[in-house]
Amino acid sequence: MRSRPARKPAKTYHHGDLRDALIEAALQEAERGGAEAISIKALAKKLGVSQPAPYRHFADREALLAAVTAQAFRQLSALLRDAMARPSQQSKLSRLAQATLDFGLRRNGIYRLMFASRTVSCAAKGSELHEATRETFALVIEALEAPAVGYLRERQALKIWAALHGVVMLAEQGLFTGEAAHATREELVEDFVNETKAALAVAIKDARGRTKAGA
Amino acid sequence: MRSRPARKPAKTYHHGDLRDALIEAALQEAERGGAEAISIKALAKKLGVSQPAPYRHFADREALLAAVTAQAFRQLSALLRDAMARPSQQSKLSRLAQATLDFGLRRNGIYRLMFASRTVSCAAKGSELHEATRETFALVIEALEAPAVGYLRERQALKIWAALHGVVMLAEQGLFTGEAAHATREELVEDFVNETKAALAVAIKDARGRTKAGA
DNA sequence: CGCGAATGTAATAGCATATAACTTAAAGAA
DNA sequence: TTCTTTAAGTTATATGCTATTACATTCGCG
Repeated sequence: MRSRPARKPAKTYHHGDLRDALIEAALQEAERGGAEAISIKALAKKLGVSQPAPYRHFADREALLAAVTAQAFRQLSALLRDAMARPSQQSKLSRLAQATLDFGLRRNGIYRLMFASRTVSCAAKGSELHEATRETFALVIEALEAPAVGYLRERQALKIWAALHGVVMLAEQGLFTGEAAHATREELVEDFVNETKAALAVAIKDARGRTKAGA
Repeated sequence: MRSRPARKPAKTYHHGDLRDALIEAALQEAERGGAEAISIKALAKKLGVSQPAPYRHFADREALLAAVTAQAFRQLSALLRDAMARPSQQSKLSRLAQATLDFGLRRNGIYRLMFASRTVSCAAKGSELHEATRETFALVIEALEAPAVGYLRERQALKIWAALHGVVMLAEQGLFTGEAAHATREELVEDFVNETKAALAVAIKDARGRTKAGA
C-alpha cells in the first residue's frame, strides 16, 4: 500500500516529489502577483511540509525562481509549438505572435517572471534556464519559415520577438486605452508580423542575388 | 545659523525635506537592483532618520515606489526632450529612440521599475504617476513630427514605443549574444525607426488623398 | 503666546529568508 | 538481513523588512 515516488504518498515523512511540487505551486502563485508573490514559507505550508524543507532542494529563493522561470519557458515553448503545429489559414509566424501575446496577457504574472526580472540575465551559460530561453527563441526563428541567409534571419527573429514583448509590456501598462485605444494589440502584432515577412522576403531575394553574382 | 527647509539642517529634529530625499535615495538604490533593492529601512538609515519616519510621507512601500517611478518618468521625459532639442543630423525620432535605448540599458534598474513592474498599471487615472507616463508618451508622438491623421499617428507611436522596449528587454536578457550577435541593438532600433517613418509617410499620403477626394 | 498639525522617535508585532543541529527514511553493501 | 551512508524532512533560532501604535518635538499660524 505504500507507493513511493509517484503521487502524494498519504502520510509519509518524505514528501516524495517536493522539488517538482514546489515549482508547480510557485507557478500558480506567480500567475497573479509575479515573482513577488512567491514565498517559500507559504509554499511549504501549502504543500504540508515544514518551512525550511524547500531549502533541501533550492539553495535560496533565487534558485527556486530560476527553476520556476525555466519551467515557464518550457511551457511557453510547448504552447508556441502547438500554435505553430495546428492547421490554420494564417502563417506560422502570425500564430506564434498571437500566441505569445495571449500568453503575455493571460498569464502576465508568469510572463513578468520570465521577461521582466533579472533572473534570466543572471542565468549561467549552460544552466537549465539559459537552455530553456534559447529553445524558445529557436522557435521564433523556426516560425519565420525562412532559409538561413547570413545573420539576417536571426535579426528578423530578434526584431519580431522584441516587438512582441513591447506590445505585451505596453498593453499591461494600460497604454492601449485613451488616445491610442483605436489600435488593438492584435492589430499591432499583425502589423509587426507583416513587416517582418516583407523584410525577410527582401533579405532572401538579396542573398540569392548576391550568391548568383558571386557564382 | 539655523536655515530650515533648504539643505540638510545640521542637527534638527525635523529633516526638512525627507519626502524628496527618500525619492532621490530610492532612485539611487533602484539604479542597480530595481524595485527589490528599495528598502524603507535602509533608506531611513541612510538619511539618518528613524526607520518608521518614511511612513509619515508614504502610506506604504507601494506608495513610495509609485512616487519614485513617477520621478523616473519625469527624468526620462527630460532626457528625451533634451535629445530631441539638440541640433543633429538625425531625425528627432531617431534621437528619441536611441536615447530611450541608452536609458534602458544604462539605468536598467530604474528602467525595470518603470516598465517591468505592475506599479504603473495600478496607478489611478489622475495620479502623479499616470500623468508622468502619459507625458512621456506624448513626447514619442511629438518625435514623429507628423500631423495628426486620424488615429494612425498614435498607432505608429505605440508601435515604435513598443519595439524600443522590446529591444531593451531582450538586450538585458542577453539575447544579443550568440547567434544573433551580429545585429547590434542600435541597428535594430534604427530599423524600427525607419519602418516607422515609412509607415507614417504612407499613412499621411493616404489621409491627404482621402481628404482631397472627400472635398 | 499658545495651540494644532505635521513630522519625527521608540517600542513592538508579524512575516519572510536563511542557517544550524537533530531525526527519519531509503537504498545499497556486508 | 542488518548496518551504514546519505537524502530529505523537522524544530529552533537569528536576522531583516514592513507596518502600526503611542508618544515627543517642532513649525506655523491666529
